Amino acid sequence: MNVMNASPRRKELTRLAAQLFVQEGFDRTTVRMLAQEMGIKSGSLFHHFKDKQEILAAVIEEGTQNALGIAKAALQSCPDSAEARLHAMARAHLETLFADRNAHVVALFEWRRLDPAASAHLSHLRDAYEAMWVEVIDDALSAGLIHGDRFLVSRFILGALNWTVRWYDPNGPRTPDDLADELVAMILSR
Amino acid sequence: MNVMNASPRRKELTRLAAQLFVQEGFDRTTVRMLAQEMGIKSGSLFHHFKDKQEILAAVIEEGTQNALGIAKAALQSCPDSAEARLHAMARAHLETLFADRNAHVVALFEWRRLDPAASAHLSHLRDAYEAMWVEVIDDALSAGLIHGDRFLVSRFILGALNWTVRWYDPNGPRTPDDLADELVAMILSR
DNA sequence: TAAGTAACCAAGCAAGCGCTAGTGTAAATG
DNA sequence: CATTTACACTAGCGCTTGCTTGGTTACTTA
Repeated sequence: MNVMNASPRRKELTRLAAQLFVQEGFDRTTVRMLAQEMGIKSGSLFHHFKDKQEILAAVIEEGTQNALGIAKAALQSCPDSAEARLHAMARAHLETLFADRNAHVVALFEWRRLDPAASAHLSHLRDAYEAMWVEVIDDALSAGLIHGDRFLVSRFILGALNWTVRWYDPNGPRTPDDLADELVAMILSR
Repeated sequence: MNVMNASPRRKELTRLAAQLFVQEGFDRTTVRMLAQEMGIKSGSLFHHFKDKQEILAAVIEEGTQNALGIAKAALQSCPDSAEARLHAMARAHLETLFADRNAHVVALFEWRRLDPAASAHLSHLRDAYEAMWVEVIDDALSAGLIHGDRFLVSRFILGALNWTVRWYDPNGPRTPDDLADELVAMILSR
């Protein structure tokens, strides 16, 4: 049953599940579809995951852990100014959003399908990530880079960033970094 | 079967359906749940709607029509300056978003559940609405109120606005108009 | 008063769902 | 060499799903 393991096999299955969840939505994705995509029979699936819920939780956990890691790394290796940190966070957010697009789309739009236990566990991860944002935005406000209510400003920024998964085309002319720079430029008080 | 009618009864049923679709998600909402909420038996449901798909289409059409109406009215009864029009559109967007919150949440997050025929029909309505936004934003850019790429700017603004349905609490201290004003203030080049 | 129509219901079908039970097998481990 | 572990299989149970059928009731209109 492999409670909480992270074997390479399970990681690969999680990646495939994320793709299907995005294509079809969690509810419409059947265990038979998942199994077929993985090249096994539906019964075998339950050797790797306790139930369908656990697959969803694994997908979301994977994405959120990556987001945390990338954001931390970005803040550590960037100049120590409020403006540089704001830029770094925006870039990191879009970087992970499109590097692990499937997992993040699932996390953003299928979160409510999590059962209460899994939701509680994953909420802590999510809160840790958002706390990093709040800190960076507070610094930007104190430095006079941006103005407004700290709560509203952070919601607007995260909204604009998260919504990009609905329209951004990675094969288009723009890179995620272009988007980040443009957004930051838009909100800076000049 | 009532193809394309809009009897008061059907309107009320559509409103109830929107509520359930938001609470449970379209896929998890069964025709039996819908019927119970409406105070009828599941078989009776199919007297009013051809199938479950048609209920979803009715919900989304209702919301989008309202958005169009409110935006048009707002632009007509507002001073003829680029800044006033930008304000008016942002306010109108949030006004309809929370006046018909259920319908709009369904439109935003369950759109992909529409079958191709319904999706094609409703896309026209949606395009008409977005065209109004593009015009207002172009004017704001020309007037030098905001700067940046017209495509990106409009995506960011709509993203920030649409994302409000994920966190805004109508019982809190802020009105939708407060949000609109704060967002516009944030992006204006001063 | 007869006809028409909108609204509803009880019953149930065919298909599909998540998941379980039990078994086989090859590789790793003592 | 014996045992455990990891992974896969087949078969199907018990239940829910969207939707249909065949009919009744209540109201409106001619």
